[in-house]
Amino acid sequence: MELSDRKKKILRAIVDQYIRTAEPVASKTIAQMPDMDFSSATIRNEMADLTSLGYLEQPHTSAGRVPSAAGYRLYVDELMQNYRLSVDETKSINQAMELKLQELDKVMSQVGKMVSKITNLPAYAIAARSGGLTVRRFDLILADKNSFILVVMLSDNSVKNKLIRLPVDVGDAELKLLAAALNAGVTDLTADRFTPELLARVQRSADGAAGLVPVIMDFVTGLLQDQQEEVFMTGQAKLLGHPEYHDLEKAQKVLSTLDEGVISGLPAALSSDSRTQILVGPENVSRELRDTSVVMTKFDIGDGMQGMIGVVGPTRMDYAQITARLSYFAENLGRMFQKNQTPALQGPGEHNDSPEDTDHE
Amino acid sequence: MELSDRKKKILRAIVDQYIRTAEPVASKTIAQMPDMDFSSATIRNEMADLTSLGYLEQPHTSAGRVPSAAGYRLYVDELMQNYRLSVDETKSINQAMELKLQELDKVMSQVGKMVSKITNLPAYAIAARSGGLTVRRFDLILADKNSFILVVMLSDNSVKNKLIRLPVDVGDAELKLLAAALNAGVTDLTADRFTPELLARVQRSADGAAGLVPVIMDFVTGLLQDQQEEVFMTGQAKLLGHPEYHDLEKAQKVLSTLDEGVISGLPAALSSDSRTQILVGPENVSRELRDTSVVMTKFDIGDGMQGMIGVVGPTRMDYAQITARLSYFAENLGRMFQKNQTPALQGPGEHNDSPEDTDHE
DNA sequence: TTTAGCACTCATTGCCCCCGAGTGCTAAAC
DNA sequence: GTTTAGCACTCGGGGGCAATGAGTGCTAAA
Repeated sequence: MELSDRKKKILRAIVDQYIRTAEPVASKTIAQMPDMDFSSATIRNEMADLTSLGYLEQPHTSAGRVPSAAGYRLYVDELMQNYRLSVDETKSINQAMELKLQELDKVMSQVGKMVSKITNLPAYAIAARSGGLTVRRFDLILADKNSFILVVMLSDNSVKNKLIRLPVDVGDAELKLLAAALNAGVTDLTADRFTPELLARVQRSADGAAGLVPVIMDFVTGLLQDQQEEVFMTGQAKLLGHPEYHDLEKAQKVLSTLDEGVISGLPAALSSDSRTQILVGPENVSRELRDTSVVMTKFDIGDGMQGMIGVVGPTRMDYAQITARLSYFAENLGRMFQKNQTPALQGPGEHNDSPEDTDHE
Repeated sequence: MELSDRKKKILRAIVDQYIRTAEPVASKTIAQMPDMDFSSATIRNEMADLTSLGYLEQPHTSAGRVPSAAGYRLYVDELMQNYRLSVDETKSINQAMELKLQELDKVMSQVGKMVSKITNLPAYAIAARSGGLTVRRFDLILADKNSFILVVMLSDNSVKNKLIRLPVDVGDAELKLLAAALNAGVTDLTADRFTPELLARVQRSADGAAGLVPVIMDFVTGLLQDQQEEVFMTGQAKLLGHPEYHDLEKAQKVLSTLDEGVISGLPAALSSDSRTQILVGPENVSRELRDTSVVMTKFDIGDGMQGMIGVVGPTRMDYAQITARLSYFAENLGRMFQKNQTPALQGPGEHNDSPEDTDHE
């Protein structure tokens, strides 16, 4: 059943007020608002209705009303007014965005910090690959008598490498042959296409250097399957500033789940259509986040990667404002990544590729 | 003035007790301990002395005593009994150490998590370079008609790379020449040795490809100067479990400074001689950490890198136990890195080198 | 030098009562 | 029929107050 316009108006006023004050809202408070042309008694009646419909809750008999999860949901879906960013706000966001861009991981960790600062809430940032990764080409560079560098260029334009040590000497000719075999046999295939037969075929054509194929393939498979994205979390302390977390037990529970990086709706949100998503209270799967909401926004990184930023806060957060800030930020980030085609935006880029030796026997 | 043995014994007992209970310690409590052969009155007299000497404090007249910062300092330096790890503890630490080892950054973030788990306190982990980095060798790989991959092997055995795009075509011969010029002129030099004269010399010998030298040198300089190490912080929520942070304001202050990764003694600790260091309360420079202590331990990563793990907790933390656990952990980490000679310990290692394109015009 | 004893201090706890914000309901007004 | 004024009722929060008891400091005796 659809709510009457008056009920909606009152519900909206209550949620707005509660977001502002974090105190149960009284009928009188609402009645006194500029464009409320009803007495407090009328409001009371409506509030009683809204309560029995499940949109409001009453901490105790003689207290005002507080929005329920359902109330917030309705508010977020229908009632919320679009928040317009002020010039100052856009300015300060733009300012914050002066990223020293480097490696993607570092960028995301920075982005998290900025989001947290902008919203005054704990924030997280992740970068996730969306499609299957393949190898574009292999190169082998002789480094020493008994070691060489494997350089792999991937379909996302990233370049990975590994130093491989050998128990015996290798010649340039063998490496050339091996490289040719790899480039012919293994490029443009996702990791799930690496069958034993394929491997055997490549080994055959690699001839003298056949023994090296498994080592290389292990490494490459690892690279391509490396989907595990890291969640960058910052600003947890900001939660404590909000009155709903003045209860220590609650604060601790929420903070520890955040610490573990558990945001339940995350994978779903990545594959969802809508850019921005809001999870209100109990819609969060993790029990501990019952009275905590999550707002998240996606953006494109390019190279088959998607980024996602989000904040975590009390159900009573200013959804309109937070959403506006988050979207603006995400849009700009997207644009930035677009323009630069790649996560490393301004030089000199830094590559924190880990050195990796492997003794091959 | 040196304290009498009895005073020391009493002070130790008080600190031990306070660490256990977090409650002011009464003279009677001490008197009842097994090997205290004095009456509570005697203890009281001694406590009065210790108080006027500044080692103890009294929250209010009719309360027991609490160790002061000076008291803790003395305890840590002289009184603390060595804590012996139980078999169970070493077992569980060993178990926790089953690292999926990957890129150094990821390893450190994992290490932080483990330390936090082991100590039940917020923990941080960092990896810092100790010496000056140099380039060991350059390789240039033609990727396309108009792009090539620059591969740089550094003195710490790590290999970095960058995809460079050109506005014009390049030939294999030019690249060979360029590589030779770079290898001859720029290897084994720290970034501060890169003078304009050097650059000019290299450009001269690079001949046709001279235009590329500045781009490459910019990138390399960036690599070598990249000292900024990231501080990995985890487990902040664990602080709230300790009674001294039940005061929200305090908790928030401490947590936010942690959030910002501000641990004051850190650089000093890295260059200090002793492996393990303890900063008690006010010895922390950041104001907010006044009644918070930090225990940290260094270990060697190899390749000219040093690692450091530490925990942050109430001044009333079990220094003996924490120190023991931390050192044990650090030792094993060191051994692990030693054995593997490199941060990437077991395959398939993952290289999160950021893709980086640069248009060169 | 140690200890027993005692007076004194003071944070904590529980209790009671009051206050006032806010409601729900009823009856009158529109 | 809907709105509103009025009023009784509920209940959480805060202030005041006394009792409690843990702990000390000091004195005087062992």
